Amino acid sequence: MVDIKLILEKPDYVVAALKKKLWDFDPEPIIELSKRRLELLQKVETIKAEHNRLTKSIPQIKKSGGDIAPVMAEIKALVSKTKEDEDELKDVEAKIKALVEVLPNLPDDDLEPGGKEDNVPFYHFGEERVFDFPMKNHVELAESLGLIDYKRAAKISGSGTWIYTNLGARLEWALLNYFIDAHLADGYEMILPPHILNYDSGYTAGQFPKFEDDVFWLEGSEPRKFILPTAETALVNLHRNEILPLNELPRKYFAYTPCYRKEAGSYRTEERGMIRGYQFDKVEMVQYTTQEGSDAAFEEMVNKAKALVEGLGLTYQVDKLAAGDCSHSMARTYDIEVWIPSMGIYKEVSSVSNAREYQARRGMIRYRDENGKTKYCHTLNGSGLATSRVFPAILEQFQQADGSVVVPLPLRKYLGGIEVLKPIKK
RNA sequence: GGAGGAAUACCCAAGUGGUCGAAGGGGGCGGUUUCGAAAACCGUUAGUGGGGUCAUGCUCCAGCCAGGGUUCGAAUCCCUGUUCCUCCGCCA
Repeated sequence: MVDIKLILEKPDYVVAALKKKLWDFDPEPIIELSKRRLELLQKVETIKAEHNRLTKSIPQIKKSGGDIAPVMAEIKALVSKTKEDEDELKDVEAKIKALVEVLPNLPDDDLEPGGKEDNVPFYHFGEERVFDFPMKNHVELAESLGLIDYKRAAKISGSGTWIYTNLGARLEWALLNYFIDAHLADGYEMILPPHILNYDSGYTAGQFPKFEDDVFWLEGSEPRKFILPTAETALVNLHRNEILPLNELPRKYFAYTPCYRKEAGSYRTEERGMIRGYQFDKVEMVQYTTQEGSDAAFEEMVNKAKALVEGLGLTYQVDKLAAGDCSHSMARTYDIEVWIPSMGIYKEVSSVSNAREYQARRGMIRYRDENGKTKYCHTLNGSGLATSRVFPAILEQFQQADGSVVVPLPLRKYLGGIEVLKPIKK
């Protein structure tokens, strides 16, 4: 949630910041409504104070055998005077909330304005491998190696899904364990959250009300519940409506969950296989920090994500996203993108973001600073990592002329020492 | 899924319509005592959101799970929801 005080005090700044995010924002209605709100609030509160005073005098009047009728008449007059204002106040407050809660987070000042095309790659690792044999794409490889079964997935579920089979399942599990062990080594706390969440969780994460249509809602649950699109939604709600002691910050969590999204499908025909599906596996990192601590935490998380990809020996790059390509709730995002040879492009395997106060404001996630003052936490999240692009990248980048694939070193111990995945005979 | 019960401040807990910003206890903090500590005793300790004001002060509004309602007045009564507990049923 954007700070309403900032909107009122520096509307031009907010307009300019949102413009960088390609968001056309007119602060006038909010400013007008806020003025009205204050007027009404003061009026209503003055009358309420008077009302309280009169009400408190009634027991004494009764005790001393006096007549309460005059006081009652006075109260009646007050109540009829304030009723309309009270209703309008509620209405105005609801309107303000509706206008503010849909605003995206303000981007950090140093971000480039614009959208996807304005992203700036600033770090590169590895070579874009040139093949001296006919290269296969990951769908072909996964099938010839017996790692993935798309046909049966379509049978038991539908399109946009896949089944990890045999060594494919084990390779997936190896990746997840490789990620998990790395986070544990770095002192992050492991969480396995419920996958079914309530509305407030989506609201705090900043996904609602804007993206209510992008998640899967459960039928027959009242109040309604949805299936998480990322573990971030669960992790960032762990401390909703809490005030954390200063000495417990930063808090570092990670969780493995599948992510369920309606966006699947092809948006591009080349996004075959497991590049984009309704369900994919991801290990997600989330940190809660002080306001001063979030920049360092951000660097730490970017470095962690880089280290994971680098440890696998994959060719990748890091992009600093332009303001407009950052997620709705985020002030800043770096994407780690892995080279997919068959597509000739880099695809996101991790997105590390700093939400600053945006989510904390929505979910009242606070801490007490050294002076005992409550402040909003900063929340950060980052994938570490999503497997659904890493898996194809491994197959494609590490394929050999005979159709086999070399298993990255750090995964072998999770695969019983298997070094090479070989094509299976039909 | 059905039937009951519960939710009060850091914790436990009293309070069933009227000065209740909520008894009492524990804990915390400060002090007396002590060389120091324990014990005892004394004192103190409501956080939060939002207004007003030159005011780290004073003051007003809201606030006893959440949201509505009844009433001049609600922690107390009514409705809805949430969570927890007990019992029954069902079950991977």
